[in-house]
Amino acid sequence: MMMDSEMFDIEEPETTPETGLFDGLNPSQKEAVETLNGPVLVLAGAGTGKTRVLTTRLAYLLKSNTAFPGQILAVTFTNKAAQEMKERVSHLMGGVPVEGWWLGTFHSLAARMLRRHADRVGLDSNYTILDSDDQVRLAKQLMEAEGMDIKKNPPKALAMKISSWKDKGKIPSDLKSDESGDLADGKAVQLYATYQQRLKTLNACDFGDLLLHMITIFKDPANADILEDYHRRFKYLLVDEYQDTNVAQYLWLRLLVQQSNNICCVGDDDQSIYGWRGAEVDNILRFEKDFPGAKMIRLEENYRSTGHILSAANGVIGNNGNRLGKELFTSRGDGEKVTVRGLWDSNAEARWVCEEVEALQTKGWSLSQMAVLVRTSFQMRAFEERFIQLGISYKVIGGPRFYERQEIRDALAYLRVTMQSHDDLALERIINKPKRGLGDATIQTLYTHARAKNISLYQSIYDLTQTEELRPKVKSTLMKLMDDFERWKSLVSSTHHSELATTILDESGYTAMWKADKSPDAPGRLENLKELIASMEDFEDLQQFLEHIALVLDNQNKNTGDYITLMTLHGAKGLEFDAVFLPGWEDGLFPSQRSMDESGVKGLEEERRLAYVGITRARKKTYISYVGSRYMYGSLVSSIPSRFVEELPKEHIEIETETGLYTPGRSEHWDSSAPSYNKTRSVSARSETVIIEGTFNRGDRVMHAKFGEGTIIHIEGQKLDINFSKSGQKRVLDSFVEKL
DNA sequence: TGGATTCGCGTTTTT
DNA sequence: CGCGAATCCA
Repeated sequence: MMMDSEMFDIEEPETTPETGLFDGLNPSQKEAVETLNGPVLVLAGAGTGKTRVLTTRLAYLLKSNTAFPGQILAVTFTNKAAQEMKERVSHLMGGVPVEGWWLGTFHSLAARMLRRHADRVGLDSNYTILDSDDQVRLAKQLMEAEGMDIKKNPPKALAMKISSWKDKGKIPSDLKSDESGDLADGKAVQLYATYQQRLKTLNACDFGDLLLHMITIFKDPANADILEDYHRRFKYLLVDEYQDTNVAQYLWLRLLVQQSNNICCVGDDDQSIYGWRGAEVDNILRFEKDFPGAKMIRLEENYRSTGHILSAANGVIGNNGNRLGKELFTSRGDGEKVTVRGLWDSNAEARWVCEEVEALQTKGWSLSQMAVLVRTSFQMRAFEERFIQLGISYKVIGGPRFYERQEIRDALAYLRVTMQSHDDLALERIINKPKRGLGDATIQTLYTHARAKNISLYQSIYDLTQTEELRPKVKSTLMKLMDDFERWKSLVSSTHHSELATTILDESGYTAMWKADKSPDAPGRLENLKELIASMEDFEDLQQFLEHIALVLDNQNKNTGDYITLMTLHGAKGLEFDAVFLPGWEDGLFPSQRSMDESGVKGLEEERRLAYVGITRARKKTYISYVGSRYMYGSLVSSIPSRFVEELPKEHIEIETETGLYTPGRSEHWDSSAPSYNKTRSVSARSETVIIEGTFNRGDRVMHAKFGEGTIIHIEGQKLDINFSKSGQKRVLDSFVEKL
């Protein structure tokens, strides 16, 4: 039943105290909130108040009694985003927590569904969720069982391929065997099927399966009852960051929305930066075709950045071909131009950034409102060193996540085996941690038995301890381990889960192992274990905790103190700062050579979107820099400015470089007319490497440089076939070599 | 079995 | 260069 929406019209005085739902919304935003029926795509540019629209829309649905919380399915990409949405909607609802709606990430929602219907795909409802590390190890096991050469065929490549198939919504039977390509001796498809079979034996699922299984269930006519139930349940669907969806996620949504057709997707095609992990920009570009009758609402007024910054960003992104097209505008005035600076090397770059940071500080700007956004994490080091030197407090965001730490994964492995003893990957992880004298030989014996009988490792331990096949010492160790696990299992229902975890870690000797460890990071690891146990309190039981830990756990960054943020561009999506520094704009580093090599124009366009994301993080000031040479893997590598530097509209930037360093847009390229050089040629079994080392001119400065180290150059007669893997060397060398 | 040593390679990161 | 993994050797 629809309530009269007129009564919430902005013109009408509201009767409740929290009436400001529509206050200050511009017409497009208001339209995006109020268009409730039919498919809607809200194309929301950077800083256009997307979050506001999204939460207002949800609050509006609830307040007007158009939907109950249980009838809303809201999907985000990160748990953080889900949490934020929950809080903000509650706030709009007058501080009352909103419960009962299906809010979460694609994976958490699918996992929740799959728990209820696991039997339809042959799983128990207490299945374990494997992370990417487990996936690789499983792939490795299967390849080894096939007698394949792990060195020639990296298991990681197979695991990635399987994940990518899953992201595309493909199960083994959807694939022809020739889709294996060269991968895994052409057996990739076959191995995928085996992999799935093995997962079933282990009563386990990987991340991709969560969605894939649900799609399989929904598609099967025999399960029509299930899909109908969800159709009845969900009246309104809402998806944030739609540009980041992959095919499987799209299919899942598609199936769920069939009935109501009330889907509202919010996203920005210009901020799609996760193509490398399966996101399909095409999903958002195709929206109107996929959902006939869809309405597209553009949010183009940017409330974040000043004019020059926005125009610079618009100029860069304008070079992309595949766009839905929108041009952001601001009414905040021109502000300052974007500063572009060329420097000699990465240390000079760090020094310069810090000078500017300190200059801003003297103007009264706060460190917490500044960020350095890099393309790759190795760039961070130069900045960290300089920050420490000058005593500028900083915080690195990102890095290995909490649950990916060794000690956390070990602890979880103990819990996983306790909950679900067929979890081989978990058991293998901790079977000899702490050291129990169970080495590879023993584990191989166990695995051989397990495979032959098609049973789990745990079961196979049980079998073998009933025989005399094992050495007495090994046998008694294994029996002790089995006893331990059986005892812990019996405690699951009677003991509080955090207490049980402590017991397990103590009795297994795991805690003692770290206490005895004298390495400097051991105390930190013990701390992390404590934190893990503390975080268990938030969950009802071990089962729920393990599910969330696999999907959720995040190290909460305490937002205390005044520090500058150092992170990757990817990590910065959705954030904003007064001042943003974007170092390392060199061809090959940014745009990354690998993106371009692997994905061509598509890769380049994604890199360009990353540039766009970077520039638009700033409210008042953006600084961009590039260097002439940079240390990479121990050797100094020369580079030229990123093509993105040249794409910045001249009228919105101020460019200044070290004397003699190549400046984009100025006439002189470096002059290599009179170089002196040495060529060293070394021939090995695999390749021929030529190193060209010499002195030559760049502008008015004489440079010494070395090209070709670690790269392969074939010289045949006059023709040069240069196969470069590294950075922007190629373009430099091209012009250089011409003169040789 | 496990400590020592060499080897190989090197984006982005969420679930 | 620096780190984790594979491999070597006692």
